[in-house]
Amino acid sequence: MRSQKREFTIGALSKYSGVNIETIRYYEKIKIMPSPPRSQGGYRLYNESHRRRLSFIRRSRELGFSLEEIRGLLTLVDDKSYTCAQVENITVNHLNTTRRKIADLQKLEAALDGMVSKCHGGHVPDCPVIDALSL
Amino acid sequence: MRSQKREFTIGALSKYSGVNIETIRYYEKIKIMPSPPRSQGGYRLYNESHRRRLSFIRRSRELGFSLEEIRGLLTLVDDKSYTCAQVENITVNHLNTTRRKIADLQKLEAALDGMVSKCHGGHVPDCPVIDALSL
DNA sequence: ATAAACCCTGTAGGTACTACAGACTCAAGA
DNA sequence: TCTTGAGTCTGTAGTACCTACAGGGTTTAT
Repeated sequence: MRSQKREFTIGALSKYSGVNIETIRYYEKIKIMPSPPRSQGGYRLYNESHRRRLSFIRRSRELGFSLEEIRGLLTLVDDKSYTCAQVENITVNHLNTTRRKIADLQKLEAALDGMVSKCHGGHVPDCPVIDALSL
Repeated sequence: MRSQKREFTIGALSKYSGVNIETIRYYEKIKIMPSPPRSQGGYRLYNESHRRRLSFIRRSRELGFSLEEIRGLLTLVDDKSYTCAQVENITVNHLNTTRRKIADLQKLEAALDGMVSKCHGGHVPDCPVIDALSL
């Protein structure tokens, strides 16, 4: 059977994927998305496989993967030679980074909370927050 | 009594404050640090009040304040007209942002953790993480 | 006097986009 | 068929917060 080739423009792809038009062009420029075929007038024409790839990228970004990490994942997928273990490796690394960020932010939260709780809210230039920041 | 004016170069200021030389010059360019006097040969000459200001900036950055937030705090301090309530306002805002970031990251952590826990670590191209990302 | 260590300016690069300007294309209605 | 409006094109510059040069001049110690 012949593959259906419904094509759509960048605006439609943007709507389907939830990725900004400018961002899609940017992804093409940095070669994380392929250059799609063009219409006679030069419009980019995308298909369902572009949509899937872009959704993959978007979802990965939402999960905080950097574009370089995503490039790594996509290379594995493109090669079709990836093993689950390779993907796990990238993901576990990212999970560890995420956990470190959480721990750091929780320290910040405690410090800020401590400073604010000392606030007397007065209207005079005398503030424990400034003192804490001034060292 | 006459004020002691021990002066030091940018390299010394960098060491005292823990802020990179290039970063100090950058802070001057964006007017968050003042242009200090210069030696005859054109070297920047700093004093103790510069050091305190830079330490304030550094500590605020460590606590995740943006340079714009810091600019706001410094303006208040420079005016000497600040009230504790104004400073508290900026800080509480920042605390709320921090808490939102923590909550977001914890969601990511849960999602990533869920994906990784499904990993069978196999050597075949069949991976629950890729599936999860592919939607 | 000379060498080493320091400093100067200005520009470009990094991350991940976003926002234009000015021109062109496409689809639909009159 | 012509026109209008929405959509798209390229290329450049801007955002935050720095970092890293190149190619010079200055200061200090020997």
